[in-house]
Amino acid sequence: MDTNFQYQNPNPNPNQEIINQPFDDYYTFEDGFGEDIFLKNTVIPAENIVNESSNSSRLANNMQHRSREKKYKSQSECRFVFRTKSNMEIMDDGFKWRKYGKKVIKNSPNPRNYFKCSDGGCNVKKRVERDRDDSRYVITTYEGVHNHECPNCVVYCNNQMPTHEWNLHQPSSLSFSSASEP
DNA sequence: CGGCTTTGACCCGCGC
DNA sequence: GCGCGGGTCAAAGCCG
Repeated sequence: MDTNFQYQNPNPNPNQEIINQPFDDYYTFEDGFGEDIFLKNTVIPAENIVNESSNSSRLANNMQHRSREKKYKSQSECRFVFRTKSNMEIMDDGFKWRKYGKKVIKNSPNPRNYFKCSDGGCNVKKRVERDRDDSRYVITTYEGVHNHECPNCVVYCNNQMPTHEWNLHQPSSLSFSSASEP
C-alpha cells in the first residue's frame, strides 16, 4: 500500500488546487480507533471521472457508475470517496450536514443515506452507505466543494498529510492532528 | 418553535 | 415507450 502521497481534506478549501490523483489509488491510514481507513479516491477532476479509458476499474464495478458520470461532468464538481472501517454509521467531519434522503440500494443489504451541507449557500453533498461486501466498512462519498470554512475542524497545511489520526472524541470535531508526518 | 430526521412520492436517466 | 433504479423533494413527525 502506497503511503507516500498527498492528501486533501474531504472537504477541501475551495481555494485549494484539486489534486489529480490516480483514479483507483487506495491509501491506508489509521483512525482514532486503531482501524484502517482505505482512501478509495481522492478529489477527482471531472475529466477523469468521465474518461472511460482511465484506470477506474473499481468504480466501474459500480452499476451506477456510467449514469453518474454525466452528472459529475455536467456539474463540473469533484468527488471524494473513502472507505472507513468503523462501527460508526456517520463519520463526523466537522461540517454540519442535513439528511435529506435514504434509499435502499439494489443488491445491497444496507441503505444509503443522503446528506447536504446545512450551510445555506453550500451545495456539497455526502452519501453514506455500508459496504455491501463487508458491512464493517462505511463508504462515504463527498460531492462538490465547500464554499465556506469548516466550522469546527483543524486542517493541515502545505499539502502534507498529517498523522492520519481521526479526532472523533467530540461531536462535530473530526480533525487531523499534525504531530507527525508519514 | 425551529431545526432535524423520516419516509413515501416523484423525477430523471438509462437499458431493453 | 416502458420499466427499473438511483437521487431528490417535501410533508409529517420528533426532539431539544
